[in-house]
Amino acid sequence: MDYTTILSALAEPNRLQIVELLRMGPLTVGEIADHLHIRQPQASKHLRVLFKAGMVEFSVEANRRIYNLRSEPFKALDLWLKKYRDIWEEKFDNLDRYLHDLQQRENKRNEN
Amino acid sequence: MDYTTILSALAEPNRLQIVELLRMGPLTVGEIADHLHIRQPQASKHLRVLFKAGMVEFSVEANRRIYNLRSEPFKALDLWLKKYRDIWEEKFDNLDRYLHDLQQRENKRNEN
DNA sequence: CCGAAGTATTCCTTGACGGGAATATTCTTA
DNA sequence: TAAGAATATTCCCGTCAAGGAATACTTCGG
Repeated sequence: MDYTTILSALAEPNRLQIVELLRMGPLTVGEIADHLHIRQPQASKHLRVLFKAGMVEFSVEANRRIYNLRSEPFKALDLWLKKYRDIWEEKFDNLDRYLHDLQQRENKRNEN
Repeated sequence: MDYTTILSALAEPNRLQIVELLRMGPLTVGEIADHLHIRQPQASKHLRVLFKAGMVEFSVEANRRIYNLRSEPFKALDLWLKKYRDIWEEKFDNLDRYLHDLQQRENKRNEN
């Protein structure tokens, strides 16, 4: 499961809201549809996308399905984000990076 | 700038790769196009999307534009992700959440 | 066994998005 | 000032995703 799958699953506003909702605890399809003020089929479709992205799981309770968040995608996102920590913690701030790169560029020019 | 803007900017494979590239340091449009084996106009378009999402900035160097990552969106993503730490650190694992919710549901049923 | 509740699936339509190609813009240099 | 390099923009086209509406499927209660 690659990152773009997870990211595009989350990029849709309704699906992002579904994930936010499920953060509070498991919910059925109908409950989700109600909270988001969308129709049941749309809720099912969005949940299908989230499921295929590995972001939710569900358990069958009679004729209801109780959806729940899965932890793996969040771990994965956090792992990916960690690679950028040097940048957003500004150990190297953007000016540093820019100046350093300018120097690189200058060196390369002098080689020719 | 909301989360879905950032997420959909990252959801496109080429744009995700651009971000990964810029993690190593600033690059010009042409360099980015070369690395990704895409044509210059497409690189420009993707950079435009990333720019409007606040993910990159650029400095003008003669007739070149040197693009660089911005830290804010990454901070924002990390902040958002933090809300889910209870889940992916499995302090409450999914089974716990499920059982707890089942109890809730049971209580609600008995009220009627 | 029948009807109703809860959910999934299908079909259709529309809008947004990405790539290709051509062109416009800006800056440098000779 | 003309040519060329680097980049942005526009137009066209094909594809895909999301919503609406209708329908199928499953399970429970009477």
